[in-house]
Amino acid sequence: MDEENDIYEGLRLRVTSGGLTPNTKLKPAVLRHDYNCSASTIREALFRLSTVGLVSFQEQRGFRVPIPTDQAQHELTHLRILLECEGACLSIRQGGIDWESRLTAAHHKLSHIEKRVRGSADHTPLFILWAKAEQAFHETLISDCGSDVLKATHAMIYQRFRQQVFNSDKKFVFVAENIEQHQGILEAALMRDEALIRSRIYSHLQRNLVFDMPPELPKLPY
Amino acid sequence: MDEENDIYEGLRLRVTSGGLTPNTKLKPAVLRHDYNCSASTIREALFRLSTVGLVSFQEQRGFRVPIPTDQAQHELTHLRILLECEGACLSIRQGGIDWESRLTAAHHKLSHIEKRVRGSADHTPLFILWAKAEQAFHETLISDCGSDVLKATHAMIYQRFRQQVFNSDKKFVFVAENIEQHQGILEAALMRDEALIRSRIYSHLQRNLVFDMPPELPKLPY
DNA sequence: TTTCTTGAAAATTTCGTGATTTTGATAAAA
DNA sequence: TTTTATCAAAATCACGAAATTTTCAAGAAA
Repeated sequence: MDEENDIYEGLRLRVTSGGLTPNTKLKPAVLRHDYNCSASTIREALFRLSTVGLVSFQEQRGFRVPIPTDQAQHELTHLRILLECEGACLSIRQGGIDWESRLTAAHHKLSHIEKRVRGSADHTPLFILWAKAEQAFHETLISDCGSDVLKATHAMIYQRFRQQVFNSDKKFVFVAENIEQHQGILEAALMRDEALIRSRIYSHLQRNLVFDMPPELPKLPY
Repeated sequence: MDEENDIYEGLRLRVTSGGLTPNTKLKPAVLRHDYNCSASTIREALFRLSTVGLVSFQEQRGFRVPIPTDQAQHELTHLRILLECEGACLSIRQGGIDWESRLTAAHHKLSHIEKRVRGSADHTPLFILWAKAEQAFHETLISDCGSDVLKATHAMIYQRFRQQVFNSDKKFVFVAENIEQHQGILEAALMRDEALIRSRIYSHLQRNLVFDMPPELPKLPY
């Protein structure tokens, strides 16, 4: 199982950002050769991925790369906004100087990569680097919320979100606005302004919402 | 695999409301006899349960019933409030007469059982019935939110929440206040009052929050 | 007594196989 | 041409067993 996890991670990478055509069949008997293990081991890893929603599964019909849909994109974006706003606000309340420091560092890395991406014509070679840095930034943002459950749930949704956008036709993986938006989120965090950070996280992700969204939602002590 | 799912469900019931002592080892080689199948099949089901957090898993050390902690209870409650408020408000906006009807029906069932529970000394025999009805009510509450991802995530958190409370020492599985609280939530739903339903969902679950919670959170367009 | 080794028993993980089911091409019928 | 039937090839699932790792009790050393 030591390397079982490597297999899981390897497969996760392939189905989220491996450039596989949606609906591609994932056959344990074929994939086993890439990872030098038995079909059962592959099957188990694919099973775990299916429980998290990263591969689709039908009994007696095997595993497939999920098909991106507008509906799924909308739902994943919606939930990401909900969880990320909550986690960010809690981090603003509970996070200390250490949180500010880590967030600034994560943003610095991300910012550096994004400026390089903006310059180059083909984004592809930098994509994996960018994806890691962007994930790190958003995870750091909620890292001091004090809830492992919230963080784990967010991570799960974030992965599916990333898979959805990457595999969808219109590859909006990186747009120039990201640079100033990430900057704006960082600033709101350092200002400890909860309302502002909510609004900026929403603006940042809004373009992935395919349907109309409630203009104003939460209100009271929950 | 047809009955693979029955095995999964059976095991899920046992670890969530089967009265198993926390930290109990779950050995495939032993459990196989209860379900008349091979150890591998049990293992697979336990694996799936571990990915949703219903059993804990350590490589080379097998599976165990998770240990309830105050921290976990707090986090699960917090997330349940967040998801359930969101789902309920969206349902209020998007749900029609059909939603009202289903919710009223679910509440009627639940209410009936809760009144019987209040009368009897020992809650145990009615527990499974109550648990199913309570879950049905809360799931109906968010059923017309329009997001399968939100509903699936909520279902996951709800299961873990129920397991946590049931397996914890202080078995607050059912308290008398539930009756009027469920009633209050139903009323708020029929009144289509989002702020009110948020506040009532919060009050309903508040007693499971072991630490202080931010008195006022969300504000803006997210 | 406490700490550290030893090694046999138990548990976990991986694997190949046979039974069962689905798939897809070809032919027959409408 | 379109639909339905047939059936071999391919894929999936459950299983038992071999290989690896952990557990833990008993003895040795500090």
